[in-house]
Amino acid sequence: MTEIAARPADGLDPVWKALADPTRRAILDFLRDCPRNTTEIVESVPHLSRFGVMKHLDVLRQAHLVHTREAGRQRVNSLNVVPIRQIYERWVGPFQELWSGELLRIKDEAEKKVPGGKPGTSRRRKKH
Amino acid sequence: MTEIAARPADGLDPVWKALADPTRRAILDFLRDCPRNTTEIVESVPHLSRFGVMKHLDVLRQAHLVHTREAGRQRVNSLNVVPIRQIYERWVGPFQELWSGELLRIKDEAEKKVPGGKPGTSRRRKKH
DNA sequence: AATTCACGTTACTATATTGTCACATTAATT
DNA sequence: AATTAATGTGACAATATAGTAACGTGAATT
Repeated sequence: MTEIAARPADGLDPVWKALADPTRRAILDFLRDCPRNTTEIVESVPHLSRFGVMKHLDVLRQAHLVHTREAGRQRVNSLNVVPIRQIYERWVGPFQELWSGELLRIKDEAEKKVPGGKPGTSRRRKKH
Repeated sequence: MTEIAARPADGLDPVWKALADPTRRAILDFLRDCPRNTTEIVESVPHLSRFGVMKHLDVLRQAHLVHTREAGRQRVNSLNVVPIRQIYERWVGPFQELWSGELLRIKDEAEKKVPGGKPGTSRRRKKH
């Protein structure tokens, strides 16, 4: 059997974790417009306490999705698209070929070829 | 101030949550190859107990990332790419224009225009 | 020097997630 | 009918996550 194993060797796990929360995605959407200082971000999420937003910001920073630069007594937070790009290239991309072009048609056909059961009858498999 | 608000109105929140775990992403990768019955999936994750894998499978099913069809005494689990496609279209896509083509150049320039500070000096803003 | 404002943190609580063991169910096989 | 194999579940424990209130820090301003 092909083993999956525990491979967070990807390096992108903190990014996925960061993107899992809707508030954090909203913050990234917010920063997509232009860089913002911390207070602006905090006030843009009025349903959460200051510290709540700060912790979300920390998660985003640790995933390198947000870069923070000091500017006097303020901090300017800006979006970093690189991790999003990596997720797209390493993960979404390979799946994309399943819904674009010919491959999707082929796969649909292959799945219909396994009607009632007997797994291993007419499906391609890893050698093993 | 532009308010972000709590908007899981997206409908894709379970999908993001499901994708946040590396084991679940590995299972999806595994299913990208071809459909598998439950035991095959369980055995492909040898570092987890049966029930552990089952629960991951449940999460994937609830996010509609995996579809399960009965086949006698077995269940055939197959990948559904639609939610991944939606995430790409609704979220990754809009960010993609930040790293592809001209828009990236423009944004880089805009960020360099704010050298030492004074946020709000030369940056485009929401009206407020 | 005192005040103000932007920013961050310590301490704590509640809930969700991730995982295990042992058991139940149901279809195919002998 | 009894057995085996594939699948699913009830009860529980450990850890991670998400949140609040109140307090500390340090640069700008008066």
